[in-house]
Amino acid sequence: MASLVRKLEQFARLSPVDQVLLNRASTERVRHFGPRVDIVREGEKPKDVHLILSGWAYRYKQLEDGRRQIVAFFLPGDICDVNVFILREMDHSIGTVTAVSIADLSREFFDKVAAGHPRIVTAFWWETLVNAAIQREWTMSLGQRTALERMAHLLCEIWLRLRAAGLTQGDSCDFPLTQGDLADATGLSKVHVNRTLQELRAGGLIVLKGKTLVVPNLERLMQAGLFNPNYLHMDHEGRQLDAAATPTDTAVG
Amino acid sequence: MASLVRKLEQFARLSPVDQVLLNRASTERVRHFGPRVDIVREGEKPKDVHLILSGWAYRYKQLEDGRRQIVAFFLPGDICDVNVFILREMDHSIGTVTAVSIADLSREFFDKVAAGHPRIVTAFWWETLVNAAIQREWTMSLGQRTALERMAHLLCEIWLRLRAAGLTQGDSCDFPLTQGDLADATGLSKVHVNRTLQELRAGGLIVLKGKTLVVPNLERLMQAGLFNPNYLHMDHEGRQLDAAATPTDTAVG
DNA sequence: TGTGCAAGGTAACATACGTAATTGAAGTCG
DNA sequence: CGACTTCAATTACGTATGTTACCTTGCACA
Repeated sequence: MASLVRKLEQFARLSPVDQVLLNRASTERVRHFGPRVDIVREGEKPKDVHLILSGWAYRYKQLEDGRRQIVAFFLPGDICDVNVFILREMDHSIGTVTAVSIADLSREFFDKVAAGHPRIVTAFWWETLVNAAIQREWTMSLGQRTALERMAHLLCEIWLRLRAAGLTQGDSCDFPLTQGDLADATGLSKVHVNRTLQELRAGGLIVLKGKTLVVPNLERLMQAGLFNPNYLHMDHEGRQLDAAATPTDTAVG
Repeated sequence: MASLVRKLEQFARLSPVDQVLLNRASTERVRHFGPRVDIVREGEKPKDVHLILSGWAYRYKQLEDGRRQIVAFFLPGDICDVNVFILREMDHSIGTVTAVSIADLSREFFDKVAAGHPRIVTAFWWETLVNAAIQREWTMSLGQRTALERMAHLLCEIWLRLRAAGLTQGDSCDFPLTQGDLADATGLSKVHVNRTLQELRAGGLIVLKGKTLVVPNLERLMQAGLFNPNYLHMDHEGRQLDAAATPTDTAVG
């Protein structure tokens, strides 16, 4: 609940009025989807902006011959594309991993924000800039990192984003992605994803079983992925990157 | 001259007042750089937003061991990052290819735009969304396209962007990138870039010599790169993609 | 008008990763 | 409770691309 406010507050101090507006927008016009369905399809006219309330989804592009690339993951609190409706048609699709609830944010909502809520405007720019930075980092990964580095890097990113959203429990978290999903996201084959995960397991860097991921030592996983968290720009308004990792979190034994 | 107005007008109708403001902003505070130097370095505090007035530049990221990925090219009229100054530090660097002139756009300029120039605000969002789409397409290329497809795709993208900026002459254009640059942008080795270019030449898809690129048949190059121009979102406000390619253009014999 | 250095080009060889195929385990549904 | 289906795991083998090394071309500048 109130995941949008929670997220944007990481960056900007919002007034009570701002918060009311955001909470209202994220509870009106809610829709629910099952796992493994498309929410948006390439070629469609964008109408609303989608806010993920719960569940995992991804953005993907597909070539005519079927090759498919996941270009981003959406976690609870994420906004799919601020202001997309100014474009004529979608250049990609959005599909769910798990069951997903979304709130549709209308053009009128954004107009209202633009007219009278500068703090929210800034927060939306922050969200947009961070998403752009994430996309650049994926370009970096696919272009320069080895399979092992790439996988470790992706897991670090997801881990930190989940943690910031309050969705980790101690050193573990829900992890609904299949090896096929990871393959489409990293540009590797499924077989090589499997090999790579085995290698990470053998190195004690992850425990991944069923739909649960455990990261016993984030520091080591980050080293393996040549992971520098600067691009997530979580260090704002005096907050530290580790602010979300309170020592009160403990692993469920 | 007036490259910013020219570019933004592709998307939004700007009022005379808007145009004056933009033209003033892009002629005050101009700086000049030589070829192959850094304009911005990772880790720095972002201060101004940079508008490329002339010359080519790129955005790149580098790993500690020296591996380097170009994640975007900047051509005249491009804005490096609208509103970056809300972030605490740069997560990437920007370097020049050729000699480059830039205009620095201040925070105050953006505040003024936000307060009273909604058309410009929309145009900036468009610029931002298109850049995000380009970055996604690069992710797609690096993850799914073969070396040949990747190279052809990149050349198509640059070609269309140059054409939209009025920087093509008939079927040829200036092309100052080295094979090393192309390697860093496509995630290939220099040797393989060379092989790939040879293959494109052999197929009659490009003529690339000295610092000039000729594309005798854009349609074929697009097919080779599995290039779908939708992601550039050039088809706006009734304009067609081909609007910039007037039949008055003829190759310099 | 030569001299030096960056860029382009080529060849021989190495390897990280892809492909195809099979099997078993784990959920899910009638 | 059995029949499907999906996902994970593993093997054997193939290849697109990387690496190293060296030579050539072009051009900036003394």
